[in-house]
Amino acid sequence: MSNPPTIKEIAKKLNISISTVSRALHDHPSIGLRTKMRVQQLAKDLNYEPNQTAIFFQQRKTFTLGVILPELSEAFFSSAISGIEDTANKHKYSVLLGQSHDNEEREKQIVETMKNHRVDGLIISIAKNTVNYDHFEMLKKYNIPIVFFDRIPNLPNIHYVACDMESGTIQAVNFLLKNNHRIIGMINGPEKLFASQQRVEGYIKAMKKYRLKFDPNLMVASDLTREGTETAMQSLLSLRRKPTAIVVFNDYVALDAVQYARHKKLRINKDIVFVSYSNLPLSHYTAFPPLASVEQFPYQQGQKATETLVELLGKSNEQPEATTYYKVILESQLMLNQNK
Amino acid sequence: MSNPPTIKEIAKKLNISISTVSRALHDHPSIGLRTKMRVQQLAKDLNYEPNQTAIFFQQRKTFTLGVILPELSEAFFSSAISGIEDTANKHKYSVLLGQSHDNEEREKQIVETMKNHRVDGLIISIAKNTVNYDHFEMLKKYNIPIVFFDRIPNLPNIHYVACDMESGTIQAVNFLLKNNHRIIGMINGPEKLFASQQRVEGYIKAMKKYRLKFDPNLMVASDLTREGTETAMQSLLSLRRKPTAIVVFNDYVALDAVQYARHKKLRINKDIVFVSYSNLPLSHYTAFPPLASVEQFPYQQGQKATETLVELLGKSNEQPEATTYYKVILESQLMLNQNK
DNA sequence: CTGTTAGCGCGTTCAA
DNA sequence: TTGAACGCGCTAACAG
Repeated sequence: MSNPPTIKEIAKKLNISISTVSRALHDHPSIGLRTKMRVQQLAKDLNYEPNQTAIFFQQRKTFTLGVILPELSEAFFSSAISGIEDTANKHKYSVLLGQSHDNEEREKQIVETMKNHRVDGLIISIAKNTVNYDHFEMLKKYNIPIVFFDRIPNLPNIHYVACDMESGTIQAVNFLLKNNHRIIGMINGPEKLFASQQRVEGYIKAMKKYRLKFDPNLMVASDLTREGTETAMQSLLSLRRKPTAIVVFNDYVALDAVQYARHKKLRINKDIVFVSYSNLPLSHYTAFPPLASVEQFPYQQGQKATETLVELLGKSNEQPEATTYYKVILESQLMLNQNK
Repeated sequence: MSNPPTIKEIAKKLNISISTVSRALHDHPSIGLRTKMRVQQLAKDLNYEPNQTAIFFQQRKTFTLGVILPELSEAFFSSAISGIEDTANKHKYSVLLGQSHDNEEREKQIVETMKNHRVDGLIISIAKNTVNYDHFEMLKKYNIPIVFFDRIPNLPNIHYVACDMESGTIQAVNFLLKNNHRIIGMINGPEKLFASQQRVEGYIKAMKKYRLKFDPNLMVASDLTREGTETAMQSLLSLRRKPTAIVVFNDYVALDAVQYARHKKLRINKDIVFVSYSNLPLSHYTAFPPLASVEQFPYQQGQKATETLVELLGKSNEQPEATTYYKVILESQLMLNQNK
């Protein structure tokens, strides 16, 4: 008998019914103390463990959260997954993991897998070029809630957790203005991303407050690849009103931008200054880090997203239809990168 | 009817039996073409998806791999998990994730959870101070295979994937010797770790080849915390035969060691030189990186571990008892960190 | 207090 | 070519 023991076996050995065993194991109130003891003792002796797959099946609940991220090896997301796992664990949930590699097709396929695994809910940071959201909509029919974070789709009724990039951007631009920069460029990310739009907003607002005119030429986009960033840099540096400072979409992009600038014989922090958004916790160890970085608190975002999802899952039992959508906004914060 | 459709429903609507539907859906050979078509059509219309939890339960197989790592946010492990996820996905497996935070108790608890989830197999890099291996042994009874990687327990019959740190250490010490260093210190990790022992071996062998006597004072251990590393540095720097070069357990520890040295007014790369082991892919962006680093290929280790596990799972169906244990050794490799 | 029964969704005999 | 029946392990409603 190499198979794990079942309540059925216990019942047989004790000559009692299966359901009695089940109750005894669950400390059901209406059960004889003596039988309860006998059952629990034998269970321990046999090293009995309930078969979760049976329970999952029967309860229609798996206590598993699906998590889909673009790249696990990126510092931002690995911090996030760390926060997610910790929080899930705290609430007795497990984490089923998938990475989309920023590929819409793969993302779709993973959502499918997760659905088939009957995860109780999903936490997703979408692939950067996902344009079709059908695979998310579909989950509503199955009553599988989603909490998006950081990279959020442009959909009306969703739950999400995000950092307010507008405020961070305002802080960043203000910082540069106070340091007497007047021509400030921006290398933004894909337009589709809400976070990109927020950066634009922040940029414009900060400039307006200083009564500086908005020069659209100073605003370029990168697809986040090295090549895209180089093209963006090229376009900024070829302007007649050349920027003396550039706000860059994130630290990875900034590293590429810095490299390009150095390649073009520009002296970092003298000829040109960079400010960035921190997807990279180690940027303060870097040789030529951006002067400052807008911190986005990935661990906390992961935490919050998970807490939100867990709360949602708790509620879904009570109310048949939850109509309120969670929008959790964390404040981003400009941090100076003093190179010690 | 908000519940997902089942074969039972399909059967009823088509006035045929459940088993016919099941067969039709599986392209069973002995099934009428017409019925098959009708079933598959209706299944598509209803958006039918098999309930995996039912199948898992029934098949006693979940197509899920459990992965337990110390810290998801550490670059080394986040690369590894990336390789694991990619490979698992390729083989149609899902990944259930847990992080031990280098805490034995938590590791134990996660193993328990994974077992209850009936994962088909486990991939583990153990917590740095795990000394009791009962929770691993226990899994053998349940026929859940484990493949360890990088951080391997000191147990006789196990599957594992690791980098050969001895060869890397020899390369590192040789490198220093060739650069005319003669007093070479080493800050090692916890003695329990196999990887620590290998470093010692490599160090001794390399020194021997140069006919240099082995000074045990030059070999100290850190528990990998900042404080532990500082104590280790202090002890090395207080020696009368002060080292001109130090081989450090990994890049994180090296960062702390460098910082300590700078604090003591030592000029990095002049008064003292560091060589390290690369747990940190970004070390080449660092202001004062170790001169060189032994690369351990975390992504590849993750890949290999997963492939090994998947192969194991395939075999377990054929042979009742697999008696051979996989020991996959990847070569580590010294990489120069030229700071551009 | 305890036993009997049904059912969760699916695959798989065994019969027809 | 198809259907009926069973079992996977467990919970829960219903009877005593």
